Amino acid sequence: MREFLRGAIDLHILHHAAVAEIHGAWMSKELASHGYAISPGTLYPTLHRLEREGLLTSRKVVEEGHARRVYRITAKGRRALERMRKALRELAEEVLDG
Amino acid sequence: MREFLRGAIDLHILHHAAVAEIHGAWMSKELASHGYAISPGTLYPTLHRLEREGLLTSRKVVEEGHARRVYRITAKGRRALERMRKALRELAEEVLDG
DNA sequence: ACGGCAACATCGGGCAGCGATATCGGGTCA
DNA sequence: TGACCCGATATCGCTGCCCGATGTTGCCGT
Repeated sequence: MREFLRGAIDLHILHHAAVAEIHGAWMSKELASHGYAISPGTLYPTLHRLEREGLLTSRKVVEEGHARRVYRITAKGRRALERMRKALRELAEEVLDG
Repeated sequence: MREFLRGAIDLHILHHAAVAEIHGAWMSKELASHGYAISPGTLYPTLHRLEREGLLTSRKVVEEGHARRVYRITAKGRRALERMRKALRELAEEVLDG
């Protein structure tokens, strides 16, 4: 169960980064509100990995009185996101309803 | 991407085990036909883990001239499956369409 | 009984998730 | 400006999983 949710974290992150810029603490709250209890020790290395893989880019900014690293999705990231969405649709079709 | 599919393997296995008894080699082919390239070194330990966690039970049988270990889902497994399906539905609703 | 084959099991290396902890950096107040 | 606070980010050590490759089991036909 835990395993299933974990795999969805990349998808979740890319999905939100495709809508607007995100930063770690916000993403943490967003995931928590959907029942994904993810620790900082998982979230930040995950963001680093996605950037290393070229799916996200980041820059440091100051917002609301705090130094934040904000992430934006890349073209490659959008392509990966579409592949994940396709896989999710197929999984849902097979495992749900039908 | 690879990560996303990985997390779905437990779900896939439980789904099929809820429909009928399954065995390792069949499950391997079933997953492969859906684009999930899973190695024996992953599949068998996964089956063992699911049994250890009480989601599956197994017994050895002889079918079609081969000694096989066939798996059946447990009541606990069905409950876990329903939780995963619920999580999948919620994930699909958030990440797809909307 | 023995060789062949399908299915199952295991091993070691490497990497990722995790909680706990440390560090960074801007704001504030004096 | 310097001392301090606190949110945000980064890191560390441990554990457990994934994986390809290899080993083992057990049924079969001859």
